[in-house]
Amino acid sequence: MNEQEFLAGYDPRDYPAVAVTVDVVALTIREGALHLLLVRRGAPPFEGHWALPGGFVRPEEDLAAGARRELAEETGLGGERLRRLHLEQLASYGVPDRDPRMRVVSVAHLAFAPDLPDPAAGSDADEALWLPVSALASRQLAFDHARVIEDGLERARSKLEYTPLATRFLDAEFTVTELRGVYETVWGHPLHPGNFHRKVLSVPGFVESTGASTERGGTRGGPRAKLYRAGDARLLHPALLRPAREETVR
Amino acid sequence: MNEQEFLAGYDPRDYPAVAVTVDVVALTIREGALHLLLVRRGAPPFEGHWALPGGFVRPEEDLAAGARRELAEETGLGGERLRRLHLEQLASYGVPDRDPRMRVVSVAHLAFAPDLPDPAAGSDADEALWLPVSALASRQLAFDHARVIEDGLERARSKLEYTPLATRFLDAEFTVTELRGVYETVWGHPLHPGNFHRKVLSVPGFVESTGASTERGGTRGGPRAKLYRAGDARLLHPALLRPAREETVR
DNA sequence: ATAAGTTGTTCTCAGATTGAGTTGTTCTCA
DNA sequence: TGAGAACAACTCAATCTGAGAACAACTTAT
Repeated sequence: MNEQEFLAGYDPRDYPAVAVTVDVVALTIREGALHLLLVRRGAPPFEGHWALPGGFVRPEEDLAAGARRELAEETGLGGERLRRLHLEQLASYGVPDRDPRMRVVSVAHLAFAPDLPDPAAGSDADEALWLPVSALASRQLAFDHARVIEDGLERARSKLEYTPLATRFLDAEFTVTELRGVYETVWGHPLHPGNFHRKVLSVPGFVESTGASTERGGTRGGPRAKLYRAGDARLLHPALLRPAREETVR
Repeated sequence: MNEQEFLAGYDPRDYPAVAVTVDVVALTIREGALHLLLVRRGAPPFEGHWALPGGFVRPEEDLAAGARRELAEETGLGGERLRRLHLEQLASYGVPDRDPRMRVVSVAHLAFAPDLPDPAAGSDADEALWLPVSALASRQLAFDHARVIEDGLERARSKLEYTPLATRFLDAEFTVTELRGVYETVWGHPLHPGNFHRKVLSVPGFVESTGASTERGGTRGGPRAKLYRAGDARLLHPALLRPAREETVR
């Protein structure tokens, strides 16, 4: 039997039925707090519970494309803003009974976006909203999405260390203080302004000057800040390591 | 319709047929060189080509369990050695036409093992072998496995920086020089022995002394080396960063 | 037995990086 | 107009890193 003959006699239905979904942990920063996109499920299972945006991957689409499509559908996002959004694969979740319907393997993705408009509810969702991650504990989430979100947040925190992706939470032009704000809200603690400034400018390719400054000083005073845009580095060398927390102590 | 009614009337066959496989990038160090486990495919598609060990995930098994099972089947590995092996999820690959038979999403895993015996061919494989990664370029690999391996190698290199997983390439007791050997072969360049020694012993929880020493000196002379075992840290703080390569230069 | 060479471990020291704080100036708000 | 805020630059000590030297403990070869 050669390869052509084999494929001709092949029946996909002989294989165990598994469904593949894509889910998205979409993060943004609003009013100085880290927010997460959630949708309320409009159909069983977990009807009425909050869940990550996502759904079944379509036969002809790539995993990343499916994640981007689901995000677009459930946020009403499109065009330039959708294109600028950072999307990466996070991990896959496939515990056999994680979905009561059938065996479902979910390929979770992680997205970073600048402050986006309030979401428009899509076909599968009654509602959608940006929820501060600090308010997550009080929500009952569908499936194993609490775990997925935890993994996504930890991935986000660590990505800020060695990649320039913090800039993806900001508009094309930003100040060093705004960039520091991203680190502070994602990491959850304040950083030394002077040292952060020195470090950011010293890492090759992290940011590049636009030559311009902000139109006005800060809301509570202070000089106009210089504007920067993201540089061309894809990895930060040396990295911006977060200060060691208690874990280090032995 | 409540949730029970919904599930009763649910037919998994309504969803698009997707198959999920698990593949394993299994790495070990033999004779000072990084080796990778490959199997020769005994059936179409890609019959006769070399591929990563792997196969369809079974209906009742977790993804990681499937990866461990496939590895066991195709190496004849079992018991203590299989249990000590480090296994983590790498990434999922789901480009629509990556498998000519049907839509297949592969959840790739990454394994680190101490020098293992030569593999025993399993049911799906004519042959299996540990191939030096330096010899990969000359092989024609099945599916997108070349890409998966690339991703696995990069993940392995970076994991050595901030986790103590280098110890998983060694037996329970090892010398600092052996540990340095792991870093040198995975990273592909020599490290300063004195500085490496200082660094390893200064990172809390990386290694702990057994109090014992090797029975003999090195094969070409030198004193007996002290023996260590893996400590209880799961993350290295501060990390052992690999020296910046050319990428840093801008 | 001795010599020659190798290697594990510790030390030294200069240069770079970091953490913490200070200064000067520019801006907003009351 | 004055008080407070904050961007940006600087200082300085403590720590970390890279490079090399020292030295004792071991090997193999003679």
